[in-house]
Amino acid sequence: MERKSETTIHDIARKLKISASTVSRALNDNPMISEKTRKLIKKTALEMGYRPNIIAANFRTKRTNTIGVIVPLINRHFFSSVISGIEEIAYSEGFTVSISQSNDNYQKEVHIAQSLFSNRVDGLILSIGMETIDTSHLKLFSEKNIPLVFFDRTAVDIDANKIVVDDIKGGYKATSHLIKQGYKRIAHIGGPLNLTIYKNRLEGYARALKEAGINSDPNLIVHNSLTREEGTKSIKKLMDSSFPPDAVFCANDTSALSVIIYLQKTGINIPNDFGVVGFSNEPFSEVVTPSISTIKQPGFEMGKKASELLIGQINGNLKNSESQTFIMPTELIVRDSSNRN
Amino acid sequence: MERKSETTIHDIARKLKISASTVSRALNDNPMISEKTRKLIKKTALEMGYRPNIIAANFRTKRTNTIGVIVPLINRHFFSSVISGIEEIAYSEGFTVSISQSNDNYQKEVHIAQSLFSNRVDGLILSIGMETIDTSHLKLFSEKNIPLVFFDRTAVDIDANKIVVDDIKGGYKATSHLIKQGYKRIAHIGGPLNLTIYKNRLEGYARALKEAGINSDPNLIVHNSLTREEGTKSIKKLMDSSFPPDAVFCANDTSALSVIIYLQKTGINIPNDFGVVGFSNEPFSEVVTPSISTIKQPGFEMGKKASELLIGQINGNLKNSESQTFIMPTELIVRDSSNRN
DNA sequence: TTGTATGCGTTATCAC
DNA sequence: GTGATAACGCATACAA
Repeated sequence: MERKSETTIHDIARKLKISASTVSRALNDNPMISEKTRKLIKKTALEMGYRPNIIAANFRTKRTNTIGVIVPLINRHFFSSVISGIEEIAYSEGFTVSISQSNDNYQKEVHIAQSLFSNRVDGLILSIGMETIDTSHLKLFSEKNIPLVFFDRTAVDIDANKIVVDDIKGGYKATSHLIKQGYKRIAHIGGPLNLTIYKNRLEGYARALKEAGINSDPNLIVHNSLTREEGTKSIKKLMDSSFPPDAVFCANDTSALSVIIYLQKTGINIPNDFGVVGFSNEPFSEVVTPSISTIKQPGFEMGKKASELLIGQINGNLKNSESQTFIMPTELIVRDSSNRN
Repeated sequence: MERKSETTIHDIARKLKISASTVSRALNDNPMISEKTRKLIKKTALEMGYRPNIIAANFRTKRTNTIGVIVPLINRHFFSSVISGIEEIAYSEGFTVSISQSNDNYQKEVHIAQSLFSNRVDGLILSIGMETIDTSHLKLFSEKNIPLVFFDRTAVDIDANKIVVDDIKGGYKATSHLIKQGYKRIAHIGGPLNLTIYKNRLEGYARALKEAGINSDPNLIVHNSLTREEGTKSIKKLMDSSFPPDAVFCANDTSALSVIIYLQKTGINIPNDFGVVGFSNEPFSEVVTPSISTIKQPGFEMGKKASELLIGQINGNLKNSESQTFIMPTELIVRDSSNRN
């Protein structure tokens, strides 16, 4: 099946018996071109069904007007919200967004990053995967001065703008809330510590305990346990221990859900006997019974901010001598899973 | 901020005192090149930090290895599942996926389609927006023999492969299930009838009733009521009527959720006194109490299928003389909201 | 097996 | 204002 060959600026030029450069200029609204010829050229282009070959233009100008985005999983509310935010700004600024998901797989993340680089994206917005420790595939971008913005899960060793939520304060708020509700022995189900967000959520947890004069007990802390399956295993292990907790702050809503489902099966009353707070405000957390108290992250706004920053850098409007970390506010949403009143 | 200029195949050629074409061939694993020189070239390329300029290659070969995807809203479970499916296949076949959302805005959809065309995507997968009636922006692709695959919301007047679910059968299954469970007066909360999917779900509902010898009562049917708010209004109105239903088939899970929350507040027991079935299998439907019986749409599989078809067409492996409409099966998932046993 | 020459469609740099 | 021409980096037909 042959593709019909496209009309080019040369075809238009030939038809109008003018030069291709004039056509090019006219189509790009170059002010050098007279009103009259520009109108004629645009009209003819339309008639001939001309579609610019952006690939050729990109090749020539070394600019693609494309932003690369890498997220661990597109099919998750927080990430798709961020993408929506990125897309909204990018679109209005004339950029195309190319989205890929790493599935939290390091090899895939590397592959995608290299592919985006080879495709000469003008900039990259990403949240790194759980397995990512070596970041040389990203240094590629910073070395070549291709703007890079991290959100949520950031790489500590790369100097770039970062959009995060205040995970420490988030963890602190969640834990303090549990303390105020009178829970005495508060556990934490967390993520992998190579990711700053999980380290910070843990730190917020620890700070809240310390401030309340409660000794932190390492037996109450589980790392790298954020899936449904791992969450279930973790809460089971915690509850089967000789001195089980009476509350848990989970670093995401998924593990909080696992906790709730497991405890309900074992007949423990939530929130009376056991308190649960999650993180992220996934849509399901509102409608589960009991509904899950959680920390809300402004995903859409984070995406917009990331996009604005990146495009600012691409267009050179931003003094990017100094990279900054933008800390977006979190909000504690108290629901049934931790509300004893 | 200057970007460092990239090393090209010419740089490698110069360094090794060979020709650029040899380098090009070696890097593309052309069997004409001897094992020895190929290894040398690849090694040198790596050392020199060579990154192929894919733009240039695409420009030359007229192939971008990129698939364009347009969805109404990325931030919705069904669509993001489809995208995941598309992405999985595309990635394994060496394609990049460029995703855009139309926000159900016709102008934006046109703009995106034109932009993807100008960017010379090798193919396009899309679900059209609610406002889309004129499809000339899509005919562009079919006219130029650029493969096009529709899913979910399809354009009737364009000859292309289409992936849809069997909404009629889905509505039929949901309603039949309620009948079998012994519910006697089954209502329907539906969507806007200008969308085929909602028309079909309603038709499936009507067929099931008819087949069971039940007269369809127009008072039991509400249209265009798929949000949380509208759903609540609708169930309230239905229950306040002189002859209220004892079950409802909702055209989405969101309205089913509204029904459940409203009825629980009014003290009606689900499923004993009232049965509810939704549609789409949104993540929350599994974890709500009572969990919502629903019709599962194989979003991920639909995406995979769309991707396979499209890539098959792109690679010319498929006889695409005949466009087909693939009707994917739906699955009734019986959960607590309708299970009296 | 390798080298030479050409062209993809556009934009940019000169001229006029 | 407009035209001629070169250049972007790569792949490929043709030569050797």
